[in-house]
Amino acid sequence: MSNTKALPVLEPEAVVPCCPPLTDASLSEEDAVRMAAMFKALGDPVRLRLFSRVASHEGGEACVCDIQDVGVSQPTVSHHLKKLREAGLLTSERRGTWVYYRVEPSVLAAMAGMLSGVAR
Amino acid sequence: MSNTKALPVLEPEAVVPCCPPLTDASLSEEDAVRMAAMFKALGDPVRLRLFSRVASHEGGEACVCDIQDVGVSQPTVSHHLKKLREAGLLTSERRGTWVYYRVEPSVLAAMAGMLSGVAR
DNA sequence: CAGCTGCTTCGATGAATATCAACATAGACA
DNA sequence: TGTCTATGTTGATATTCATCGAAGCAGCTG
Repeated sequence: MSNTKALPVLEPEAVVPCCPPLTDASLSEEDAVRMAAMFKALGDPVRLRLFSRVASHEGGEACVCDIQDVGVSQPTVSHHLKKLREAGLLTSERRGTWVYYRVEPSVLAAMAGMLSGVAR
Repeated sequence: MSNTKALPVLEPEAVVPCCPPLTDASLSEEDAVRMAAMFKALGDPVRLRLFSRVASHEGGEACVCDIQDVGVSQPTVSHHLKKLREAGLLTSERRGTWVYYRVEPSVLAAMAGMLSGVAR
């Protein structure tokens, strides 16, 4: 397969056109695919722990070196961080030697909104 | 697997011992596995649409026959509904010919709480 | 420049998952 | 009883995914 060097980062608006509530019966397959991708990103224990560690860091920002002790190899950590990035849940930035990850609050808020609309 | 025909009382088999917020740095691997399973259940487009259809039905309850038109075969629908059941997101009950599914609000509220704590 | 460290990407592999057709089961009704 | 409808289960298959070791890249420091 010609693995393109496709840019890893989806446009934020493409990731979250902002989610209709789950109580909306007319949830299209297209929307379902996009929303499912966000939930799927948090549907792995390693990714959930990585995300939790970033979110719990002061300023919502953490260096990879501070969070990578989750019981899997370092390449695997990088792989999962990439998945979280592609899902729009995290953003990354290299500053000198280290790479810092931070949470994307708008995406999380959208997910929470979908769920709380159902749970009331 | 016919459950007792008792009233829909809260099951003590709580799938959700209730979730610490994602900003809790001390998220154990055990907790991560349990929480990830819930997100994973909604991490599939077909399941998300099925869940949405149940949630959007009046009373939060729907017959399988009303929601199974999601583009996959009937056994596949049954398979996904079982997954949602095992994740604690839906409960099912047979009444006569049809089987009815309803949402489990407490689980959804817990998930929303985890996310909103981060997205503040 | 050379070596070192932090992180990502590549290639391979075993496990999990989604899907369907076929079969099984449960209730309604004649 | 037997047949029909509505769901669930089984078995098989193709695809996706998580994981690792090795290699590559970027930035620091001597």
